[in-house]
Amino acid sequence: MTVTLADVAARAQVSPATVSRVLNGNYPVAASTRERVLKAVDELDYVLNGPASALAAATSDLVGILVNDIADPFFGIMASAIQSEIGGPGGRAGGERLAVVCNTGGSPERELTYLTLLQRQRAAAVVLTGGAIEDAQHKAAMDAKLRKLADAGTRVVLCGRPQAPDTGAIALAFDNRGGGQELTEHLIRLGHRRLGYIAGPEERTTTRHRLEGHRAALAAHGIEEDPRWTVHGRYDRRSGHEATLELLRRDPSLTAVVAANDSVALGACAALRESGLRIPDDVSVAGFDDLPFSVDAVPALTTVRLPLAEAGARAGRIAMGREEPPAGGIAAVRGELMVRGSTAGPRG
Amino acid sequence: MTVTLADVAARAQVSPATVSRVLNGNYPVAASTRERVLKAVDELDYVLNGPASALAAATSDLVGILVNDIADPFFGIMASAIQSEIGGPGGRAGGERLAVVCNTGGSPERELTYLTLLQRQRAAAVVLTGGAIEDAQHKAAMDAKLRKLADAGTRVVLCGRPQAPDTGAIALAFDNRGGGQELTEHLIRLGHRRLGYIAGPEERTTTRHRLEGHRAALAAHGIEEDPRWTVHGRYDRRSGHEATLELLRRDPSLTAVVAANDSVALGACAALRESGLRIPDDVSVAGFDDLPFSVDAVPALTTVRLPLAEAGARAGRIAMGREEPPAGGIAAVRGELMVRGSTAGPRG
DNA sequence: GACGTGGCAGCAAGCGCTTTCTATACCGTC
DNA sequence: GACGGTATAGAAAGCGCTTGCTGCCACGTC
Repeated sequence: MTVTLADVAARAQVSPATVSRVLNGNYPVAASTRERVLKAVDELDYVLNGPASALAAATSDLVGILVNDIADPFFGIMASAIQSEIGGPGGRAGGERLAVVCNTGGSPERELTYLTLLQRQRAAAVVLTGGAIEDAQHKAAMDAKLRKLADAGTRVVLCGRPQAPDTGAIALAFDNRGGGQELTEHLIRLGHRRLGYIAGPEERTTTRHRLEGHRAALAAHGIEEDPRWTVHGRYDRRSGHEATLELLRRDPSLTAVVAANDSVALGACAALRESGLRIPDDVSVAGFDDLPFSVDAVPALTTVRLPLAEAGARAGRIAMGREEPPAGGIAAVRGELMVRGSTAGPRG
Repeated sequence: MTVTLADVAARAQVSPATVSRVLNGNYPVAASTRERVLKAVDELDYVLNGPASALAAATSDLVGILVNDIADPFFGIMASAIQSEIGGPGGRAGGERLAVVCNTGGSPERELTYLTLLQRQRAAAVVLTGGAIEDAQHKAAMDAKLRKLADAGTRVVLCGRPQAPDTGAIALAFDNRGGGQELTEHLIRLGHRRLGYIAGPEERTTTRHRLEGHRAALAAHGIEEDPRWTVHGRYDRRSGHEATLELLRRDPSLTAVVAANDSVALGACAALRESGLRIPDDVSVAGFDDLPFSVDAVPALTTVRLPLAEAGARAGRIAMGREEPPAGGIAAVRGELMVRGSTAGPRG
C-alpha cells in the first residue's frame, strides 16, 4: 500500500537506518549511497510518515500560532510575519516546519484546547498573539499550561501580549497603555475636552491597557471623565457603529471619539456621518493599530501604528531560536502616533 | 519524565488497552473502570501523545487549510468559517480536530510543500482556498499531489477555486466570470464607455476569470477594448494605487476604473483623489469581494459580494463529511452585485 | 606486516499508542 | 448443574521511524 522507509531501503539496497540518515542529514553518509537512496525515494515517491518520525525522535516540526480572530488583519499580519520566519516551506530557515495558525475566536476554552492539542502534537514552538483574557481562573489555567509546554521543551513566545511570569514564556508586549495615552493627549492638545471612548471587550488586557492610557491622559490634563463617555464593545466595525450611536445618544456634545482599534473607528466614522456630523469638523475620530486600510479612509485615520510585522518576525525568530530573547524575557514594543486627517481642533 | 498511557494504566490498575479505550470511547468499558481511569488521567495530568496515536491508528486529527495570503481578510474570513465547521476545539463537531491554516503567500513551491507536509502528517482533510496558479507544470504537480492525498484517504476540498478534474477533489468554485461581467455591465448601463481595469497577478485563475467577465461585458455591448486600459498588479491597495496612476497616465479620459478586488479599489480611490478627481463625479470605481471595510469607504464601494463565510462553512462541512458533496463534485458559488455610491453615470 | 584509526553501514531496541484476538467472569436458561 | 451467551479486560503484535552501539573495511603509520 503506502511506501515506507523499508521499501526505500530495499530498493536502494541499504538498511532503513541509512535511509533515515540520508533524509535527516545529521550523520555521515557516503555520497554514492546518498544518491542511490535519493533516487529510490524519488522513484517510489516516498513521503515520510510524520507521526512515526515524531514519535521516534520525540519532537515534531509543528509550530503553533494562536490568534484571536483570523479574519482580522491585525492578527493576519502578525501571523504572516511569524510564519515567514518560522521557515515553513520556502522560508529562509533550514528545516521544513509546519507553521499552523489556530483561531481561538477569543474563546478561553478554545485557547486552552488548542494549547493541549499542540502539546499533544509535541509542537516545537508556540506563539500566542494579541491580548490575553483577564479572568483569574483562566489565566491560572493558561499559565499552568504554558509552564508545562515550556517544561516539555516547547518554546513559548507571546507576541503583543503581556508577560506571563514564571511560565518560561518570552514576551514581546505592545505598549498599549503608552500608545493610548499619547493618542488622547494629541486630542487634548488639539483642544478637545469632551471625548467619547469606545473600548473593546471588557476582559481583555489590550482593552484595559488602551483605556488606562486614555484615562491617564485625561487625568494628566485635569479632565474629569464622565462615565457616560465610555462604551464597551467588540473589536469590529459593527460594534464601533453601534457604540457611536450610543455615545451620541448619551452626550451629543462630544467633540471627539477614540476607538479601541481602526475597525471600530471606521464603524464610528460611518455612524457619525449617518448622524449628519462631519469628520473632523464636528467630531474628531482616532483609531489604533494603523491597519493598511486606515490610511485610505476619508478622512485618513489618526491612529497609533503598531509594528505588527516587525514584532511578528521577531517573535518568529525567537521561537525558532534564531534570535536571542530579550533580557528578562520581556521586551516592550512601542507604537507610533500617526496624525492624519480625522482629527482636528474642536469646532468653534 | 513525561506521563504515558502505561503510567495511567498502572495508576488506575488496568491495562493500557483499557485506558486507550476509555480515551477513545469506541469500545465498551464498565462505568466504574472508566471513572477510575479518568481519575488517574486527571491526577497525572496525562496528555495523549499525538504522533504515537496517529502512528498506531494510521490517521490523525489534523485538517489543513491553505490560503494565499493570511493577512488578507478575503482569506481570513473563509479560513475562519471553514475552521468553525471543522470543529476544532469548541466547534460543534464531535472529535477534537486541529484545524491549521497554512499561508502559501501565493508561492507555488510553498503550496506544494505545505501539501507534502500535510500529507506527511497524514492529515484527515485539506481545504484549498482562493485562486489557483495557472502555470501548466505547477498545475500538473498540484493535481498529482491532490490525487495522491485523496487516494490516501484525505478529503480534499477546493473553496473558491476551480475544479481540478480527476483528482478526487470537491470544488466550490466562485463565479468570478459571471460576477465580473455583471459588474462591468452595471457600469456600461450607467453610460460608461471608457473603462480602465486593474487586474490581479497574471497567472491566477481568479484574475483571468474576472477579467474575462469584464471583457465579455464590453464585447456584449460592442465596446472595443483599448489594450492601454488594462494593467496587472497584486491584490493589494498599494498595487491599486500605482496601477491607477498608470491608467491615468495612459488615458486621462477614463470615466470608470474596475478593480480586481476591494483592496485594490481602495488604493485606486486614493490615487484618484490625489489626482484631484472626485468619485463618482469624475470617475466611478468598482471593487470585488465586498469585504467588511468596503461599505465604510467614502463613497461606499460598488462591488460584487462573494459569500465567503457561507462557502467556507460549506467547504468545512464537506471536508468533515458532514454534508453531501455537490453532484459532479463541483458547485458554482455566485456573487451578488452591490451597487453603492462609488459608481454613477459619467460626467456630462 | 601488524596495528591503530576513521569513515560508513547495519542491527536492533525502542518511541507510545491502537487493536485484534483471547481469556475470564458472570448471567440466564433448560 | 452444565451450557451458551454476553460483557468486559488483558496480552501482545505491530504502526514506521530514529539512534546508540557494534562491526567492518580501507587506509595510514611505524
